[in-house]
Amino acid sequence: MLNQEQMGFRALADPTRRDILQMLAKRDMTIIEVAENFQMTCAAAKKHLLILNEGGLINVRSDGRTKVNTLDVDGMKKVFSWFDYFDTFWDDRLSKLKSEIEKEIQ
Amino acid sequence: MLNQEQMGFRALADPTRRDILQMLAKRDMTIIEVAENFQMTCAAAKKHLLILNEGGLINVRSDGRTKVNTLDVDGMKKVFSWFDYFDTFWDDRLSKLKSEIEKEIQ
DNA sequence: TTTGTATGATACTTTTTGGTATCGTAAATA
DNA sequence: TATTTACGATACCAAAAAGTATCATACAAA
Repeated sequence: MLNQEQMGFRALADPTRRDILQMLAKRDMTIIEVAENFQMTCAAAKKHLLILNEGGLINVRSDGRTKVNTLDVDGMKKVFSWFDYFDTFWDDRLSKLKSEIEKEIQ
Repeated sequence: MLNQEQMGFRALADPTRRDILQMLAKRDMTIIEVAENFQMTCAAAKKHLLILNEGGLINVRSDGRTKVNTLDVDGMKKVFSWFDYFDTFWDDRLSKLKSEIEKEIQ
């Protein structure tokens, strides 16, 4: 299988999956809830959730007999951090301050 | 045609195109240089550059009889900013400081 | 057993990717 | 001026990947 970064970007390429991530940012959801919210079959929702899971962007946790899909913050952060490479282009001042703040926090 | 955000994410879904962007962050390149660097035909490179352009991630400028591909910083920033939605998950303190800094700069 | 929840297995279509081949154009040069 | 060359754009084709839809299966709980 391909590496995690690639799978993450691949997962983000689909607008439905990006929307699912934004909903999961608000609240955890079962596959049924995802399917209803996006008016698709359970099987279709399953595929999207599987791709998001393979990309490390969500996690699945068992809650009784149901399974709950949650945002994987670390996974999201990893994809997000690819953009760090371009930091110097965006705003040197902000970038430097950000680095300082990050150092301070760690 | 699809919206710019979607085209941007679509462009980022391919690892070769992400590598091209990182090279363009270092220096502007002609299509020939891109093709050589990634050991592909000119036609294949052209396709990647076209998709990057449609995603608003690069610009093309004429320099004499050659065409130079350059990073579109604003376009990159727009895709990047999709992740702002999740800011609160990453680090509340950093997020707040970042917002303050951004306000200060504007 | 029936129902709600979740997963697996296909089958089919569309999109993406990269190749070859060809064509156009502007600049250099014989 | 006529020809050659460098740079790049386009058309067409094949293979691979991804998306979509449907049907079958598993399994716990009421």
